[in-house]
Parts: sequence; C-alpha cells; structure tokens
Amino acid sequence: MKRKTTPAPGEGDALESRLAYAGLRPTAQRQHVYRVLLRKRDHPTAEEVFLRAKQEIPDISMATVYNCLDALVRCGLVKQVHHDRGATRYCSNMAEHHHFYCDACGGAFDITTDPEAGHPEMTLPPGFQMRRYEIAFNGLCPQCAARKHR
Amino acid sequence: MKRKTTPAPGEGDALESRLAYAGLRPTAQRQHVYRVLLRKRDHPTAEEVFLRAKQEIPDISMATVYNCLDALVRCGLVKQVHHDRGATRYCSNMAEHHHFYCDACGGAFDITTDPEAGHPEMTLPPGFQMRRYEIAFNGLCPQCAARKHR
DNA sequence: CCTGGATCTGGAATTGTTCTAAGTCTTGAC
DNA sequence: GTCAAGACTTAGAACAATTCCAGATCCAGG
Repeated sequence: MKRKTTPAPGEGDALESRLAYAGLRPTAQRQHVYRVLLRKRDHPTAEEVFLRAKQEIPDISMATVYNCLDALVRCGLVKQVHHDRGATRYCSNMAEHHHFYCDACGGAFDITTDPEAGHPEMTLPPGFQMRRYEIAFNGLCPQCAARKHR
Repeated sequence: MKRKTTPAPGEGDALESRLAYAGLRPTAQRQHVYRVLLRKRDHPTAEEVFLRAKQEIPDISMATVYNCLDALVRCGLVKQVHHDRGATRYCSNMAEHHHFYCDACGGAFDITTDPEAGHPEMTLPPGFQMRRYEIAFNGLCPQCAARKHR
C-alpha cells in the first residue's frame, strides 16, 4: 500500500533513463524487480522473482511483478527466455548469447556467441528474411555431467 | 513423468510396428491422429489436430488427442515443436531440421539442416555435454516478406 | 466368454499468464 | 499548495493449454 518516495539519485541510472525513454516511471517496484534480476542472474521465473522481491517489498503482488518485468522487457533491459512450454524466465544479460538447458537439473546457462562461428542465415532457403535466431542447447551442465561420471 | 526414448526398430517403419515396439496398441484413434499429422504437415497444435481428427472420428475427445500425440512422440514418429510460450505444435518430419517462425503470419516452416555447416558444439564452454541443439529462426516468411515490399 | 490391463472419454484440476476494476500515487496546471 | 488526470499497484477473476482422474469400454490371452 504505502509507497517509497523517489530513491537516491545515482542509484540505478541505466534503469531510470531507460524507463524514462520509454515513457515509464522509475517506481520502487520496477527498480527493485530489476535489482533482483541483476543480483542473481540465474534466469528466474516470474514466480521466483516474485518470491525474491517480496523479501524487500512484502506487499508486492504477482501482477505487479508481471507488470514490472514487462516494463523492463519493453525498455530493453531484460529479455524473456523460453524453453519448451515451461514458465517464462527472465534474463538481464543483454549481450548476444544463447542458452544451454540442463536435462538433469533444469538449469539455464548463458552461452556467449562465438564470434568466429558464422551466423547460420545462409542455411535458409531463398525468400526468408531472418530477423534473429536463437540456439537452444540441451544436455548436461558441467556439474550434472561430473555427477553422472561417478 | 518418465519418457522412454525408443531406439528405432528400423528407420521409416510403419506406425504399427513402432507402436508395438513401444508396447502400445495401434488403435483407430492413434492411427487416425497420425494420419492427420501426415496429411497436412503444417505443424498443427493439439487443438487443430483435434478439429481435424473429429471430421472422421466425431466422438474423439481432446484428452485422447493428447494421449495419442504423446504416444506418437514416445515412439519416435512425431516431434513436439515449441515457440515462445505458444501452444505445442506437432511435427511429423523426423529428419533433423530446425524451424523458422514468421513474425507476421505466425507460421512455422521446416529448415533442413545444411550438412556443410558444422555443428555448433565447439562453441560450448568446457564441461557441457550437449545432447542436441535446435535453432529457432525469426523473421518474415517468403510470402509475408513479398507482401511487405509493396 | 471371462478377466485384467490398456485405452478412451468428459470433466475437473493445474499451471502460468493476462485481464479487470478499484484504489493509490505522481505530475503538471493553476 | 491544490486538484484533476493519468500512471501505477493490487487482489482476485478469467483464461488458455495441458494434465489428471475416475468411470466406461475395448480387446487379447487363458
């Protein structure tokens, strides 16, 4: 219910200007949700973001978390990550990269794009206009792979 | 739920033997659902398969369609295709391939893998054990691209 | 021709997400 | 400052895709 006032200037500048540019206000909830995503970059679901955000803002609601995440996505600070039909995960790493999904632990890992590897656009039949592409890797993450070897 | 991956009793085998190999019966519903998928390979959703299947088996239920699709997936005749968090689509093209999703019309198109292009496994950091990978292309399909150019 | 297990069915339940309506806060005009 | 307009947050309802469930039905083997 009660809302915090404007935070100290200098804190979360990128966020503030990005939001402003998109015509959005840097509310306490948005700032905190963004901080949650920056603090632990493990591709949390909306539910997980909600639980983490609640620790500091106990009254925050799920709807607000969805709203905030949507705002962050819209102003280009956060990316949605989808795998199969699982819950949407949120990723604050905006560099070009792909994802590896561990079949054992379900974790998602950033795979930074190898600049040497050519983009696969030439493999497309004529007529297709590619805007972007994404590679989803599946298998075992290092930890789970090591565990299986024993 | 544990899903048994069937190691192919023989490439390009009939529905019946594939099902039998997985310990499943070739029921009328399963055969018809499979026929529906072969007849129009446009990556239909379960709902679309249901509507098409109903034309020949009016009493078939949605639950049965899901069951049949699951059976076909389990015995390696059909693949699930996911894009963002949209409904699961079903693909009877079992050759290795990727998918192109048109941002304009929402269609899904098979992109056959270029055998020349090296697999991207070397781009993975050490420790990761890749089992498979999938490339999702986004952009405009030839038809929608042509329409935009006018 | 019985019987047990596989299968089919409609409907309820579940999950993740979006919508809605009402209340709260912030901004800008005066 | 004061006030209205609009942005934002909230709880809960609604929603879509899917899975679960329990009863009915089918069918192969004895």
